[in-house]
Amino acid sequence: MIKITTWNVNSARMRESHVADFLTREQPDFLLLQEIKCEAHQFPALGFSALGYEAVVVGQKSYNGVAILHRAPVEVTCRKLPGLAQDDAQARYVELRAQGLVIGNLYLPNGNSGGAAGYGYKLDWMEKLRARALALLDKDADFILAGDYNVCPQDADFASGALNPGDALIRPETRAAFNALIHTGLTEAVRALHPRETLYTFWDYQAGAWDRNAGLRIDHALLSPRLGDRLIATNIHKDERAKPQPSDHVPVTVTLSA
DNA sequence: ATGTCAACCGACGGTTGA
Repeated sequence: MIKITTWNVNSARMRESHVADFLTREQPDFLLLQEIKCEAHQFPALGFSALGYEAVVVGQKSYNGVAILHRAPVEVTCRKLPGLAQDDAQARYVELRAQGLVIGNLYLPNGNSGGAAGYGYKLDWMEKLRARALALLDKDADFILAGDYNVCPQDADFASGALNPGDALIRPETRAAFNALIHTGLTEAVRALHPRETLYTFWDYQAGAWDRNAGLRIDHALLSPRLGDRLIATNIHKDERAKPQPSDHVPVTVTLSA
């Protein structure tokens, strides 16, 4: 079995003990982190190596930043999403090859800031991600693209009142781009196994969202066809949100058969 | 709309992004 977890930690330094506890308890083979909010040299790698995990870090000052914690040898294949502008400095993608899989960790742009240009950047990013999926399909790779997609795919994926009607997470163009990605032939792991449950992965810090269960389901794992056939279980670790000083996102784990 | 949080800059509080 292979256990892969994605978790937007909203600062790796603030959440170091949460991540260490999670590694100790859950023992994932790969932990995909988003919004580490630091540069690579600031990443708290030492505490994780003490638990047997090495880190591949694509960092940036203050914002964004992604990392993959792993226990087995890996080969890094990308440190940015192919197709983006050469001078694009946003640290939102890292991809590696390990145990016969290609694992892409992504932090998709939110799209609510920066006006039309900010939203356009999100849509462009989604198009490039689809192109990456097609390239991996052309290579007949077994791959998973997981992370904070900043997309609620369906109305059932957010609590009523948790988002404004025009929010970039639910705009029709956003959903169309997400569906276009799925329609390359990928399996959205959580819905494949839990098609009708009300499930959220994020609760805003504001306005008592956790207490009111005003959540969103925006953290996803998409699987290539053969990996879809190997999907055994998914787990949304909701208990993490009730802990002291939590991230606003909780971990989502995908278990694949060996 | 928000009852929040984290990081930065520049000197403890305002700004930005989520």
